[in-house]
Amino acid sequence: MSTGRKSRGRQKIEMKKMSNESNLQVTFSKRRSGLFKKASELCTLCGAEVALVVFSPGEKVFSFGHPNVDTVIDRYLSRVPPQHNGTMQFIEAHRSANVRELNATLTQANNQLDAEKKRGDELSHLRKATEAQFWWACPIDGMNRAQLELFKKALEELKKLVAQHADRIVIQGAPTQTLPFFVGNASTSNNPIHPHQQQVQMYPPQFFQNPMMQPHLFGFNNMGGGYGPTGFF
Amino acid sequence: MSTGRKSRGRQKIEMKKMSNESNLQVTFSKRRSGLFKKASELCTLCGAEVALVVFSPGEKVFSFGHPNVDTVIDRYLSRVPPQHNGTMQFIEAHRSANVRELNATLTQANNQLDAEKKRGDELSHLRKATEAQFWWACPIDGMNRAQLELFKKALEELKKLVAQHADRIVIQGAPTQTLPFFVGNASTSNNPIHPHQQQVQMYPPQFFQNPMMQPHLFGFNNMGGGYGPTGFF
DNA sequence: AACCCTATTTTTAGTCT
DNA sequence: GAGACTAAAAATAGGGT
Repeated sequence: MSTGRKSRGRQKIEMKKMSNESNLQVTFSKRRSGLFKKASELCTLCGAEVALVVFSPGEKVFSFGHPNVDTVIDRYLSRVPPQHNGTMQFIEAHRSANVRELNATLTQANNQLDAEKKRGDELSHLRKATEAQFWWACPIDGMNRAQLELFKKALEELKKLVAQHADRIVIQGAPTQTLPFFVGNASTSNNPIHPHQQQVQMYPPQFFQNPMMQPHLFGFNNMGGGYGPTGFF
Repeated sequence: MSTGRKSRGRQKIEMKKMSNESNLQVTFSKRRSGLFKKASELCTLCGAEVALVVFSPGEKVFSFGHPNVDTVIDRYLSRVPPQHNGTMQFIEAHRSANVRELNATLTQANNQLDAEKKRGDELSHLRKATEAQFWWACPIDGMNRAQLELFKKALEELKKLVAQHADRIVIQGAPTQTLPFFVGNASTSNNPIHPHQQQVQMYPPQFFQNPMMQPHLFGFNNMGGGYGPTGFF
């Protein structure tokens, strides 16, 4: 009993990169678990859709997704909805703002179209060709005349807008890449690229008995990879 | 005074979807904040790379990324070098993506356009002109000439396509609304018209100063937060 | 709907095994 | 390194404004 206290308990830590390597490792592991748990709880409690991808300092990958990573990512990449929230109430964003969003969407759609076309010639004598031909037809066919009218008109408008800005840029020269509101500057070291297997990790509503958060294995399995099923609570 | 306790404090809750709608909303908001904070802390403390995308039940999107969402997602998707511009990356990324996604994207665009048209007039006189302006101005200016070129071209093309089909429809009469393979995927666009509101996430000052919670700004140049240069191993 | 407040529940830093 | 334990730190449900 010489030691009254067995532990000093949790201590506050500074919010900066941990210096102690082994501590960092432990903290990463613990916090990663916590993060994934929180993510899954958000899904369960609120029915949110979540994609979470984490690369450990050691290049291992962990992911979580509901309903699954790819679905959410795809949705995200469609970027139809850039967003803002209640506080700022951009909701009443002007037409121009919305036009901008539309721009994004259309750009993507069209880029995809483009890519699909190019690819189409090469790799499709298959049904792929059929579909490729089909996809653009579909949405448009689905539009009624009024919608088409509108759509067309809108496109005209957008085009004009873009042309306008294009001219401006051509005249001005180099475009700005960085926006003012990002204070910090990210410096990502160019990590060597590791091709890795993709693995979608699903957390069931409550992941009691489920194996969780296994690192995506890269080509190499020299690491002590999988974390066993860990009872969480 | 009369009440000894001012509050019962935090109560335990069951881990299942919350039934009370308004409670859910509040909880979602709080927990989302918490989740994002945890994510950013993981980055800061351990130098991890993280991408986090959350769709609220109300279809709103929130994201966080270090160094930025796209980079991490690209890594996750086995994407390799960031040599190409965003467009190329995008094309690459979705080169093999299937038709249904394209469908959804375009359809969404169309729906948005439609919804936008309808409310455009109502909304157009609202406040925050400054911000709105700032908002939409940046993306286009942020595009480089090549991108603009592409964009313009794509618009031309689409327009042509639309015109073509418009004619066809005018001649043929009523179009079909739903296509066979369209069913599975179009959950987003098939939704009872979500005008896709957008929101910007606001965080308290201290939040911004290290981590980087970044509201989705918009497509091309939304670089994630730069937290300090974090040496990865 | 965004903040406070406060009592609890959860998470987790530090330590030992 | 992964688990267990402890106690302090953090997050948060519920309620108020």
